[in-house]
Amino acid sequence: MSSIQSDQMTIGTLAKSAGVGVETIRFYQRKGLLHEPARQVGFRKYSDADVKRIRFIKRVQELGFSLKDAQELLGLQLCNEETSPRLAEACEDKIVEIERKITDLKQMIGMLRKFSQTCGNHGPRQTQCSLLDCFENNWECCDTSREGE
Amino acid sequence: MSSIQSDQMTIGTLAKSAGVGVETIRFYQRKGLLHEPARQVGFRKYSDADVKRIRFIKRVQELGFSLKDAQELLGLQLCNEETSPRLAEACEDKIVEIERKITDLKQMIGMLRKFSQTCGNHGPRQTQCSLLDCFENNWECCDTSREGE
DNA sequence: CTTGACTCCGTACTTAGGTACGGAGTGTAT
DNA sequence: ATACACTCCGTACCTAAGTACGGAGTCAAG
Repeated sequence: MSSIQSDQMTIGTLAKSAGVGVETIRFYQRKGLLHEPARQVGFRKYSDADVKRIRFIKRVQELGFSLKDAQELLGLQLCNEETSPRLAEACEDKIVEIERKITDLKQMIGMLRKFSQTCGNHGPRQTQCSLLDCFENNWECCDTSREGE
Repeated sequence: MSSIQSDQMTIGTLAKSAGVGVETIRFYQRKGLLHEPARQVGFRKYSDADVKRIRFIKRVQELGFSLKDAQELLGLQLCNEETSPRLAEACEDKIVEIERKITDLKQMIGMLRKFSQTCGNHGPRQTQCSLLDCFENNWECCDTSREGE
């Protein structure tokens, strides 16, 4: 009769397991990122699957995507020979999006490295420069060879 | 250089040049990302340097950083032998942050690729799966290995 | 000199992604 | 059996990053 399902947890337990607040879960529910779970005497009952779902959402978010994106990613399903092309397309779109992001970030690293390496590596001269200045100087920060302009 | 009249532009011209709205510029000023410029009969007067500054902010933002981050990056300056280490350190922090982001994004691409490649590539069986399911199945989506090809 | 575009300012509104509040009902340990 | 923690719900509030509004002043062309 009291077959205690270990994956019957309340919202508070879920929140703790998933590392978010109770209100966040309710919020995700309102947004449709989480389904409304079964109730037991009015209380929401969750399973381990919900923990995983929330963690997944958080992971996607960490990667710089919105909740809407997360929802999209979670929605990628129903794969068979018919739907597969559409799914692959959706994946490809996301991949392209992410690749563009990576390219940009790499460029930024290049900037920063150049800046920190050239800055200060010159004579006892006091030079005032900034990332912005360097950006405008083709990332030749505090260029010592260009003094007479 | 200081007598060039052509870089005396109004807020509307600056907005157009930098590709943002007039209100955005006022907003950046309130936030301290842009200095309050000199006035001419009450009207703000900007120079090309402001265009560059805004573009830089927008670029940094595109890379997934906040305005606060942008401000930080713009603040990296004053390089000489004394301050250089601190600056290099700040750069290194940003670089590490970006590199972590890139690693994560690459992982995400791996996930997506695996998902889109394995999904649908199996017999006429109708399989229901999702990115989340695959995530939980070590990214072996719609696992085909147990089907006997 | 009038018209229309542009600028000024403060304030209010918007979207995303939550957080907090408050007065109920409920579950459980002592 | 009574504290006390937990849950319910709707609503209000918060930060970030703008966007819009509205009445007033200013400028340049016709």
